[in-house]
Amino acid sequence: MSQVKPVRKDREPSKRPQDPDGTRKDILATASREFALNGLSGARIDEIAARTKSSKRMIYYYFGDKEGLYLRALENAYRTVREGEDGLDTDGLPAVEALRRLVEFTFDHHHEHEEFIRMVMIENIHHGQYLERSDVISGLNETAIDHIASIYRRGVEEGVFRPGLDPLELHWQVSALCFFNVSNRATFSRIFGRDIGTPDEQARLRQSAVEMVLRFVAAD
Amino acid sequence: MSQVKPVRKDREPSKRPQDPDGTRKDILATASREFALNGLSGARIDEIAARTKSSKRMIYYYFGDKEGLYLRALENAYRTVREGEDGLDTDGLPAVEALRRLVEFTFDHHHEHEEFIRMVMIENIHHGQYLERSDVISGLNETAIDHIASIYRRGVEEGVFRPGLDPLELHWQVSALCFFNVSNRATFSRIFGRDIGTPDEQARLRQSAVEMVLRFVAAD
DNA sequence: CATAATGTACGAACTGGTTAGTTTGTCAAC
DNA sequence: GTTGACAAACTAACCAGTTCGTACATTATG
Repeated sequence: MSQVKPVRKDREPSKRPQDPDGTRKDILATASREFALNGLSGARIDEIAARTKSSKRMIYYYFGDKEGLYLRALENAYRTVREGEDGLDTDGLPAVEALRRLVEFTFDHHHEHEEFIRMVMIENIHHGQYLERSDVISGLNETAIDHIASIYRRGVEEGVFRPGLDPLELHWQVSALCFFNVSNRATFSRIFGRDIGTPDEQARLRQSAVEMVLRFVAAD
Repeated sequence: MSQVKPVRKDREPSKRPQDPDGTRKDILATASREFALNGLSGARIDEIAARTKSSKRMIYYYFGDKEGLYLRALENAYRTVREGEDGLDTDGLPAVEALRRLVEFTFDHHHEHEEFIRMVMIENIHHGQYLERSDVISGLNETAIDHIASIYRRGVEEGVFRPGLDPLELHWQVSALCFFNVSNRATFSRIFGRDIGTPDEQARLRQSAVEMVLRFVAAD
């Protein structure tokens, strides 16, 4: 946690035989991949260590134990995704357009961050017990609600959205459509014998998700 | 696989010191619970055995290995849930009412079968590879589409639904809303600091899901 | 009696975690 | 500017408990 670094010329930071920051990041990145792929119990510390430029000892040196490493990987996933969400800007757009963009963006964003989706799935399998233990993630997600809430409010003022809806619920619905699309692709495609992961199908599902949300909030 | 049973008076089938059918079912039920709770890699054969009236030896006797047991548990989950879906009857209802009932039923059904939801989540973490290996499940789910397809067709004929929609996509949307509600409850509630599992919240979300689907298919 | 069903005990491989020690960087004192 | 002391970064080998699976023996059933 000591981010206080003395004067330090960082030319060639990776060439140094000792590179704590790089090692930590390398371990975290590798662990994130492995946990997302195999789950908490499925991932193997030895396997993670082997895929790292570093060693198993270093994992314990920096992260304490397996659960500590998993927690950091989870936080890492949330942070990465939330940061990416800042890329969305709907200011100045009419509410309908803004909401459309929000849904499209969420749909694409989830689609592009399968690793994150898998981490959330895994965390839900664990009843969210590690998320609860994290004081990093809590504050990270309030802005997500703020954004959709402000769009909704604007839409009501414009008279294009019906009043009385709950922004959190709205967020829930958008999330449901976009999350499920990634999380359940495997079983859904297999059971109904139709690959919904193709660009064609995805474009259609995306369009439907947008329509669904817009029709839901539309003023009569 | 030998379901061929000779003439067999089944008075007191559980009192007999040897009860193959009962043992098998007992193991399967226990394993289903454990796998749904801990995942494939998280579940422990010894733990399953201990919770069984039987022994570890019997697990291997009947199911071969851990993966074999998991596969049967997965099939068992799908079978149970699909059988439960037969409880829905929308014949004779107007299309709008029928669809409303279908969504409500799906919502409640998923809500009541968390173990099934968890098994599907777990299976998706495994990219649906075990589902693929199963020849039992494939045929099981076609009826689900038939039902919603026939309701939709009726609605179009009645002039209350707009034409051109894809029943499979419709099923996808209903599933998304109802599945996510159970699968992501833990993380969603924790992140936004509001328990969406209470009867009150659930009633609201259910109502919204219905509205969302109905508004989506409604003729203009 | 042949076969199906079950109980007991065990082992080989794996896995999370540690012990014990080495190397590298920093910086103050000489 | 060399040295020496100390902390941070890192390595290799190892350990103890776990976990899946099995060998072998025994009992029930038809």
